[in-house]
Amino acid sequence: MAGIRDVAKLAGVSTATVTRALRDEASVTAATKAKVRAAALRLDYVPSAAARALSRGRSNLLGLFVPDITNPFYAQVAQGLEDRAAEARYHCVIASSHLNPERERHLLTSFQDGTLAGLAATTVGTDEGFTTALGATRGPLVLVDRRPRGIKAPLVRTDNRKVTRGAISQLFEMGHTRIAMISGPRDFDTACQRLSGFRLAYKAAGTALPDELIRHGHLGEAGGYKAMNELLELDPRPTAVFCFNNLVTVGALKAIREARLRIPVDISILAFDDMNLFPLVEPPISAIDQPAYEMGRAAADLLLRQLDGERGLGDVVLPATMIMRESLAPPSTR
Amino acid sequence: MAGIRDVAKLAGVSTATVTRALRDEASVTAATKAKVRAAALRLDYVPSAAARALSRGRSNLLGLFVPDITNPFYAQVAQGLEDRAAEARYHCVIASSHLNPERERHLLTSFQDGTLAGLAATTVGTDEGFTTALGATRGPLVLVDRRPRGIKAPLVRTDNRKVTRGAISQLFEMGHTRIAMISGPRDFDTACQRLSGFRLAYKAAGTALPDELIRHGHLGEAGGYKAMNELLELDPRPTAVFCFNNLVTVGALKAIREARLRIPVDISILAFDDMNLFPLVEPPISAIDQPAYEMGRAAADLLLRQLDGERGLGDVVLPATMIMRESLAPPSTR
DNA sequence: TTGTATGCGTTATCAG
DNA sequence: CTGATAACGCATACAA
Repeated sequence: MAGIRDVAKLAGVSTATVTRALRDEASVTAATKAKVRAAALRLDYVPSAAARALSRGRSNLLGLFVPDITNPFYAQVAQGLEDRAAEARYHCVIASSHLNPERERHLLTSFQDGTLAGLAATTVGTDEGFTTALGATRGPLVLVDRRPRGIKAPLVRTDNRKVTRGAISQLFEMGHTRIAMISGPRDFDTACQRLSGFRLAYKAAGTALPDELIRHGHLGEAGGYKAMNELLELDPRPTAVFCFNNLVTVGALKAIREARLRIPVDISILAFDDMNLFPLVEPPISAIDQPAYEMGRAAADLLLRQLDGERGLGDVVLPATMIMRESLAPPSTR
Repeated sequence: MAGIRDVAKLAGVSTATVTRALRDEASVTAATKAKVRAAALRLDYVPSAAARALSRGRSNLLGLFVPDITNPFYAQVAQGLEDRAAEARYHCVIASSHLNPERERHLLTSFQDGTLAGLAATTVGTDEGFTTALGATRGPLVLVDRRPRGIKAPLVRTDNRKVTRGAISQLFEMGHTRIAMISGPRDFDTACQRLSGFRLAYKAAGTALPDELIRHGHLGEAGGYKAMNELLELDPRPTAVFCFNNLVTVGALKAIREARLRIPVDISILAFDDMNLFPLVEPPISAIDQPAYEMGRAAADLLLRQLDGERGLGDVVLPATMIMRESLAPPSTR
């Protein structure tokens, strides 16, 4: 395991010069660089990450904190973050909390040791211990998708309200008047925003929105399944349902299938977040697609710029787009 | 940013004792531990990861190398690895190469700086530069899913051949005699093993296997789409198709849909690797399910044990299981 | 443009 | 059981 001193000796220069030459600094002669590189190559020299991190005061690792890496949405965010990070020679540490606030807090505190140069996070916790842990993060912090209460950091998100409003308005135009929503936890700002867009569409249509059509606090497949079953018991049944996110949609679809209802004849379905199998489901599911990959890239970018000393960065709002497939149709008149 | 010396001073002990107390070593008095802990807590002391890594000679980071983190199979592997790693207070660095051998090699070499204490990898590269890079890995190495030629390290895999043979035999029992396979790259040992199981089933059925029924070298959605289109042009058409992996299946399904063929009436489909939307596709897709999460855990476990000094660890073979859904049926007789 | 010397914050060795 | 101190391997300020 050759060290910098070995390289220096072989190249006939000082260790300082080795560092500079290998970083390709302008202040080093081309000739010297060549010598050093040759020596480094011959000795298979690779600078120690730990030593460098200690000496420079920060690592070349970016953290990504997500509720569930198994959810394709977050996996795409991860890929985007990683790609952008790689361009700046950073690597990514990914931590997935399984939607478990306790685990999340634990993970978060375990990263206060400077392992990470910066952190991009989508979190689910809301209690104070969690907020403290998030705030105590060393180095820059960027929020992805949603902002926990009381945390001040740049956020990368989509315009939830606007896109939802537009999509739901389309449902009204199709003739639906009884549109339900399976919404997420009340303290998720994303849930609030999507709900707000939903209400706006109702308002624009001049239709009253009965409370029973909104089911709060659902997350994951299980949540979607449960909520949909509740909605199916309503009388009259909603003619269309808007699902908070991809996994909620999957659960909802399973409930509908079990109830042997047909989409879109008996009920129309609109998902938030696309999935690559949605086109293959029977019928193909319409969805509001968030640019997950780009969100990841944007988050990395924000982190990198802060690491470069930039201050006062604002939120990044990316466009979400409606993808029309066959799960949406006018309500059947019977 | 309190350091270990501050804690030592406040607690009235030496830095060595602080280290020992905080690691809860048996050689330290309960009273001393209490003093040290109190001091550390009061100063918000968190040991520096970089300093520790430098001093101890290795980090607490495990690497995971995958072709595509966006593929749910690998995301589950990642989750398993991470969960197991967390139990031993390790974190995970995940690198996804987009199936790009060059990027893969680049990533690999960038990890020779000791960032990682160990590496779990599923790779796609085959050239020499790549093999060298993988072999030059610092610290323990574990292979997941498949083993590149010439690399010697413990492998976590499923019994591809056996499970494939069993599944294909079931198709023969249903009455199929013209079963095709969309296989992966010839130099993937997984492809070889699944193909071998496939041939075995043919042999057991006493049926000759025409070359045209095997399409080699396909990967990803695009590969599956292309291969399936080729198969559909065959005359007579195969009555059943076995797809190498999850994404290949997705591509194949799209081709079938475009051709307006019905599953399983016109053609039966069997996938390798399950996906959480397969039950919702019309019809629900039968699949051979690999325990991805468990594979990730096993990989982490193998890594951790090597880090603990264990040697001579062997391969881990986990069972894959056939999940019968509705995409498989006897061939229609017309 | 290059060299010297010191610091980075722990951990581990070796006494006591 | 605890303390003093030497690594760990690189980067940087300061000199030259």
